[in-house]
Amino acid sequence: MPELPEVETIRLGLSELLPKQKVLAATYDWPKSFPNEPKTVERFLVGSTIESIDRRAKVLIIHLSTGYSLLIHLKMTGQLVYVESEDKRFGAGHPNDSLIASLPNSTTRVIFELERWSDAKSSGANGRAKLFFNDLRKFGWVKLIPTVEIDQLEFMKKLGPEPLGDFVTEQMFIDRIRRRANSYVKIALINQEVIAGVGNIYADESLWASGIKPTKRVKNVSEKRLKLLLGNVKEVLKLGIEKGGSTDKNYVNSKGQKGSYLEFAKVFRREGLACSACGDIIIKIRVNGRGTHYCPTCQKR
DNA sequence: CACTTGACCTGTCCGC
DNA sequence: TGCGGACAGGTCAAGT
Repeated sequence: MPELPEVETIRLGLSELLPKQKVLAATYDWPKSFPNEPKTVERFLVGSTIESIDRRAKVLIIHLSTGYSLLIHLKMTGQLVYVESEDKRFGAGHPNDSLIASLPNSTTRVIFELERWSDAKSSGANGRAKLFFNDLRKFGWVKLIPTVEIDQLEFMKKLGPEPLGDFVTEQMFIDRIRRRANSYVKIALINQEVIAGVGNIYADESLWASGIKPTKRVKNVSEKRLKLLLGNVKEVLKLGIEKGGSTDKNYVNSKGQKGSYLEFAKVFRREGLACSACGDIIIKIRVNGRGTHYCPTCQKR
């Protein structure tokens, strides 16, 4: 799925598009994708105005004028694609840089119909847009929740600090990861309670940059190297955002475009290829069921 | 508690 | 070309 850089890329895109737009309707045919009661949707989503877009870990948060917010988790194959209704790029054809052939399509789970702010002000007739939540594997979800209750959600309370936030310290990271003393360091790193937003791609990349073998137990990784790891997690995530995220198969941004981070990846999906640092061959193994890529020469500790 | 595995879904790819 | 199995970026619940 979309990890932190992919979700952040979508957040940045939607922040340019959605604020001040009015939600006219929401339609969905896979209840698990949007489990709220229709009554709640009618009362607190339909007719509301979008105020701002936040992100916590891999969750997008769309704040509404009604005091409710939409929480969206894309899990493995979720997409959030915005289209203005008269946009001729969509429908019959599509731009070369888009992965989306048509909208809606067989993976579309929720459609949000919007009234655009600028047009609504002047003419009011044609200012429409749609936001499509697509999710091939149906693991993702959208939930409508009172804004004040977001921080009280159990999974939110348990999340580790934002790696790119101002307040994360080396000591916070070390304390949290040390609680997973007997875990493989790779598994601890993708645990959202340790640090929020790191997933399989950026974990493998951060571990390569730090010279740490993914199957090392946390208790056997030195404090010095854990500090180095936190620094590399930040660098890797920043580059991920700069490159618009990683598109392996599915991921697109809010305009349906791919991200280019994988062109810069050192180990992820590079098994059988030479390591750019030492020339040894990168290998792929399974660690607790997760595909894991690393360089056996650079990552011994 | 900490840790691992299987389940949630659908599509694709690979070997026979 | 068909068929079965493994695999895919993420979490949960349930098991040890």
